[in-house]
Amino acid sequence: MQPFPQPTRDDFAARAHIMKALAHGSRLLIIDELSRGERCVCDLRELVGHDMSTVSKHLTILKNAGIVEDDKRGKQVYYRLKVPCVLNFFHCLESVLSARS
Amino acid sequence: MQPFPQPTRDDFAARAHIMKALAHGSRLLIIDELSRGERCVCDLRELVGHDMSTVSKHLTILKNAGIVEDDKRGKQVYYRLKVPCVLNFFHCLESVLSARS
DNA sequence: CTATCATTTGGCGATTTCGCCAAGCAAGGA
DNA sequence: TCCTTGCTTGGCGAAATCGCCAAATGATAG
Repeated sequence: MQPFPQPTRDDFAARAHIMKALAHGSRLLIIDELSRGERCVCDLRELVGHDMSTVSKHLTILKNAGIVEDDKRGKQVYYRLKVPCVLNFFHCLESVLSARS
Repeated sequence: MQPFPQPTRDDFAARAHIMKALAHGSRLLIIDELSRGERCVCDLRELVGHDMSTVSKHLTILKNAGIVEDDKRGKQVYYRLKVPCVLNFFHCLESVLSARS
């Protein structure tokens, strides 16, 4: 018996859904910022430099993918990384970039 | 002095470009297959089940991102993984999926 | 040289993504 | 209660993505 059975087409689609959530510069910037601690939407808005509604939609995409979670305290909503292993992707991305001779 | 300076907006865009290449079910399927060795386009066409031109374009996207490389031998073009660390992403993706309560 | 096989490229409609604006909504503060 | 603040949602046009078909390319065979 094999430890990992071959994933189905749906498995790959589910994985792709998560990768899609990570496939945007602003969202990678947000994740990088969240790696240093939780932030409210207003913090991230200032960081990203886009309309608050745009940033909110980016955060919704990350939340639906299961990458971040949120927490409303008072008037502000705080976001934080739920699955920090996505940070490991960054190292590999650098390898890809540097391997591009 | 810090070992890793804060990446610029362009750095995040460059990373996102690579992530975009990975953000598709068929391309993840292809990468999974290539993890077991090089394959010609016709092999991958059969695996993916789409038009050969579609598969070829997926491979072009992966190649432009620097994830795979190709090698024409005779009439066939063989593709293989150039940066195997992308395979590590799969484990993390499973974590994300299982953390989605 | 001509024909054929494997692959790539061009281009098309259909779908999705992106960022903005405006409107809606919940939590405090006056 | 009424207003403001912080955020989300709806919707729009612009742009990118996807998969197909048809045509072009490149290498080999005859």
